[in-house]
Amino acid sequence: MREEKIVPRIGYACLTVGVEGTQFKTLTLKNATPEKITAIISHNLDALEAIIDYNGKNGIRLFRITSDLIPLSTLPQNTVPWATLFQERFAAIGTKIKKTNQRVSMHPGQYTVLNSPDENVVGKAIEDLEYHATILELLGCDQTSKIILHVGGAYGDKIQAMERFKTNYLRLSDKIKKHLVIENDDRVYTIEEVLTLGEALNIPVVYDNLHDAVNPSPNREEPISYWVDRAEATWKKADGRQKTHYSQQDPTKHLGAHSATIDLDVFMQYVKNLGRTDLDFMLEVKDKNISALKCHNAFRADQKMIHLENEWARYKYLVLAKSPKNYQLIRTLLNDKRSYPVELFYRLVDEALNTPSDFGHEVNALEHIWGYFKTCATETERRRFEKLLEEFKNTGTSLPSLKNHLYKLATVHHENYLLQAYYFNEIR
DNA sequence: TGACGTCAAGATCCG
DNA sequence: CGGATCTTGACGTCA
Repeated sequence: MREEKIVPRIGYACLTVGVEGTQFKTLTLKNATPEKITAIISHNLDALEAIIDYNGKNGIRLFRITSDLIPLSTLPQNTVPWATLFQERFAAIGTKIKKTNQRVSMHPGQYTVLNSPDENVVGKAIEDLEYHATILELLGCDQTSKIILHVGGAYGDKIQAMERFKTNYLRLSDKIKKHLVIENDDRVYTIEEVLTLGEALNIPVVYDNLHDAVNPSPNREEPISYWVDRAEATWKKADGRQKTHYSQQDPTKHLGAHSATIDLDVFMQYVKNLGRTDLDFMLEVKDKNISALKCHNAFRADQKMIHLENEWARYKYLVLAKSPKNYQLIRTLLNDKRSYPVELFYRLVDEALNTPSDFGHEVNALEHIWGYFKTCATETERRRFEKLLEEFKNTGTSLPSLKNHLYKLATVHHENYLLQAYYFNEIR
């Protein structure tokens, strides 16, 4: 029997880009009523289920669930007994997660601080961790589903602050401890310090590459693989495979800011340098599932042209609107159905997307898409398209209105091929 | 007191 | 009304 190729799982955090029905809703305190809270939870569970469905369909096996699933989750103003009220919805979604073999996690933000000297802050942090653990329990997740936490503040005395983390960790319920893992952050706790804590407390450690680049331990010479391997040793069998965070610096933003998309060449070189593929990568990137699919396709076990063709279906009009040259190059590239030119494919796609907008190319793409409706559109639909197109040609504005119009046409006329296009991401 | 990070809600203005 | 463009919220730490 042939041995199964070990491939990394690659996931994304909280939200999708360009997937219908996956938008979460929030609520401000001053508008909070039990009715509104209940309605939003119900809506958000539908959105979560839509994301889980999307992941299942697209081979994504790693996903972080948003902490905003329940609005105002730990505030006294939220009096809705949501855990019992939505028990069955959670269980149903949990069943889907298990059936599609997804590993889900959660990640309280920088404001959940377990090592604060302020007991009030610690109390709220524990409550927040209980909330996160409750979500995972309701979904029926096992110990391989993790809650990723930062160590917290330094308060002028890091050694003492780390001791306080240990003391407060021991106060946590088993329900939390079962899922809790710790991660290096980009301002205070380096990977070396987090490993010290993790090794002392027997807590798995998540290595975050960008945090490490921004906040490295002083005078170190070890390669990244050293820290990743040392973190690997903190993962027990029951915790599942080692999980890491991966992101790239946005060159236009401040140090530590996540990039718009993942540069696949850079990511592949990173993995190559690690010398391992038996680990999970949670991507932290603006374009979310789009980059996750890109990286997943690069490492997936079944490297078949069909996966690139599916991607091409989503990207093609966006590419056409930017670079007809790359559009043609990609079409040719995908001709050989036995090949799998994944790196070149995404290089050409991303190169096109990074090309400055060209008016003529935008019009070309618009007319190309209009071709779907030429024969089936009503007279009103045709007039509106022509009016907006004229306006765009004359003034350069109303491109979003045009896209909106075309997207609505695609909905009305059931052009499912168009509905999935990344071309419509900004207006969906 | 504002920056930090995050994303949707809410406000406001335009045509 | 659709659409564009701010501003606010909810959290804790640190300069």
